[in-house]
Formats: sequence, structure tokens, C-alpha cells
Amino acid sequence: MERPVIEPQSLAKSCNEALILACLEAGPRHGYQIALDIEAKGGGFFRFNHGTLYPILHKLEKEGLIKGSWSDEAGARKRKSYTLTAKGRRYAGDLRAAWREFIEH
Amino acid sequence: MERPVIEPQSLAKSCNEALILACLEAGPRHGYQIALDIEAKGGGFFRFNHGTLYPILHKLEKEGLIKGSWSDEAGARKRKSYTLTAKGRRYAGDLRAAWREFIEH
DNA sequence: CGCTAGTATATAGATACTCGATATATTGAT
DNA sequence: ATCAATATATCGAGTATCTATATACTAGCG
Repeated sequence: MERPVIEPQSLAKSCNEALILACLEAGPRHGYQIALDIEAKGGGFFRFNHGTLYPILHKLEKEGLIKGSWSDEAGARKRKSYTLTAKGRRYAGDLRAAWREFIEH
Repeated sequence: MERPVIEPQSLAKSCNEALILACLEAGPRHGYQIALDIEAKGGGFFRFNHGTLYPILHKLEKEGLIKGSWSDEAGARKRKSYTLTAKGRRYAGDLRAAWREFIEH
């Protein structure tokens, strides 16, 4: 099983997806937090669009790469926490390794 | 001048652009060679689409990040070699640094 | 010499994605 | 009470990408 989990038809598995998956590798978090993390980590270079974020999360969930679950704590605001699935973790690892070849000269 | 050269409205400066720029940081090369390099370096994970490549190169050239020049050697096939401009080199460096934060855990 | 495969750039229609705006609702601060 | 921040979500318009197609040169083969 050398091949990536999801057939990459191309590079269109966009920056957004790659960054979100890399972010979730560090641990589960909810959508808004992902956006803030990416903005902070990217040193202001990546400005995340909230209108872009949620559709991607839904797509990734539909593809089985991440899994969302609503928190139901009393007195706390409702939020949906996302975790990488086994499939998603493999995919994120492969994707990151491929990127590293270009990033580390 | 801490700010990136080109205002990144978002992440939409796609994977394709980031990879092409990172590729050209290693030295000038022509379109087809860029596609082969990215395929090879990405370990089969990135499969580059030739129909995608050339429009992006034209766009990057129009934005002043890269500069193309036709080789005119006798007996050799015509090809357009692309080089990073000063602006493009700065942008590519910033972009790579931002990506590194996510790639190197 | 004709055939095929690989090199090399380029464009177009259909599809998919992202942007920016908008909507809703809760929490914390002044 | 009011404002800003948190938190998720959707929609139309604009943009980018995919797939297929087109052109043309080079090298290798029998």
C-alpha cells in the first residue's frame, strides 16, 4: 500500500485542504479554531476565509478523512469538533511528506 | 517590509502556484520540465496537469513573479524557459516559510 | 521511409472551488 | 444594554482547475 489513500486526480486538493489536515494532525479542534490556528501559524501570510472553511470541512467529512462531533456540554456554546480518521491521518501524512520535498531545500 | 510582496487575499494562491514557485527557486526551467519535476519530487502524490500548467505560468508571468524567454538555439526544439523575478523570489521565499510551519511538526 | 512515443506549448468547455457577503446565535467585556 | 468576539452555515459571483483536444518537432524502430 504505497499509493495514497485518495486518488489525487491532480493538485486540486487545495492548499486549504492540506493546511486543515496538517492542522488536525496536531489534535482535534473545531472549525473556528482551525481558521485561527492557520492564520496565526502562517505568520499572517494565510488569511482564512470562514465562508470557505465550513464547506471544506463538510466535504472532508463526507470523504471520510475527518469526523465531526457536536459537543453538548451544559453552559458551553455548541461547537463541532473535528478529528482525523485513520484514513485521514494516513492521507495527511503522505500529503505532508510530499510537500516537504518542495519546502525544505 | 515585513509584508508579503503580493497581498494574499486568501489561500487561493493555490498549491499549483506554490509548487511551481518552489520548483523555480532551484533554478530556471521550462514548463514541461516543471511538470516532470513536480511529479517526480512529489513521489507520485502530485500528478501535474499540463492543461493546468501553462495558464498558471502565463498568469504568474503577467503578475511579474516569473519571466519567460524563448530559447532560439539552432537545431534544438523551441521552448520557453521561466526564471523567478526579484519579486517572485521574495514571494516564493515568504510562501515557503509560511508552509514550513505546517509541514514540519 | 513511415510509424510510434515522447517532448513541448497552448486553448476551450464543463466542472469545481473560493471569495465576499450575509445570516443566526451565544458569550464576554464595557 | 451594547459592542466585539466566538461559532457555524449558506449563497451568488467570480476564479481556477480538469479533461480533452490541437499543433508540431524529435528520436527510435523495423
